[in-house]
Amino acid sequence: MVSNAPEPNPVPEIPEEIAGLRMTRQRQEIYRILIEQRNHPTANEVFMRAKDRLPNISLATVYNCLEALVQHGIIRQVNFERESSRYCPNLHEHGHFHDAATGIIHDVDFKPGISLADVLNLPPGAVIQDVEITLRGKLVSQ
Amino acid sequence: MVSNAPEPNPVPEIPEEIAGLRMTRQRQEIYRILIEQRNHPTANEVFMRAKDRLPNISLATVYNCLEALVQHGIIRQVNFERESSRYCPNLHEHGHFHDAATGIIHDVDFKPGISLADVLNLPPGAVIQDVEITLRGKLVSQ
DNA sequence: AACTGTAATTAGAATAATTCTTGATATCGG
DNA sequence: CCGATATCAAGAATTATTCTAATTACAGTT
Repeated sequence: MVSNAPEPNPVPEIPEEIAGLRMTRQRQEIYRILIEQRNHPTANEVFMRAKDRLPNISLATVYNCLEALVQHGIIRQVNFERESSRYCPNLHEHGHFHDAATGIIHDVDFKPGISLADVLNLPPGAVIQDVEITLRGKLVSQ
Repeated sequence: MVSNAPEPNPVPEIPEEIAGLRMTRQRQEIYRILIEQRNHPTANEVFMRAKDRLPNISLATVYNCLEALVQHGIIRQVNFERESSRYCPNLHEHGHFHDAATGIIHDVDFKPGISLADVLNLPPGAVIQDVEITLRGKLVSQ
């Protein structure tokens, strides 16, 4: 029996503080989980994985920690059609492609040199604070 | 006292059937509400407006009708950060700019000749079925 | 090390949007 | 008109998330 789980990404030492946020044990573990396996887990999936190392952690704490990490710009919250929120440690501007067949979410980058504001007719005076690009579709063999 | 409500858009006769969907009285009214005032209402806001003409309508029916209209491609469901879904009769490819100060949602078009697939590095073989572009920010006077 | 104030965590209750269930109504084709 | 099917209505149920209140951990100070 060979494990099905994807290879975990190497996780660097997580500092005591990131972006002004004190990294408690719980926040460290949750951040580690997101870096180790970048498959856009839901809060509940993070919770289940966190219990391996923090058996007493509660789902409320997972929500609190994810919220704190999002508020401090350490991770991003990704929403897709009213499904549960998912969380993503990839901070550079990118979108998400949801493969309807597998449920897998792929990060999608802009082509080099292109920014979203360049291609949209924004209302005059619009200052963008946050962008979310979501694509739904399927992957066909070619 | 002068009314604050925006001028309603003229609504054409709504046919008995659109895109293979039988347009019952309730579906017609709900569709009319979305066309008349294109301010991206929630299901509950549609419900409140629908009661003017259909006093017995239920919120469940509003949800049923909106779902039927969405499924048949007659309107679009718009989601923003796990807030209530909003509904939009504008079918051509466009995004939404949420003004954080006012809560108003503005439709945002692509600049002429540009399509989203042109600017993204999609995974090989990706076939896009649906796109959602959401911007959050504010409008500054210039 | 004990003390104090603040922040974080926990468990469970509460909330809110949406969906589901069931029975009643309406509509369509014959 | 009659039966089949689709739609609607009311309220219960579901689910993700947030809130509340009590406990615990931590940092800085004595």
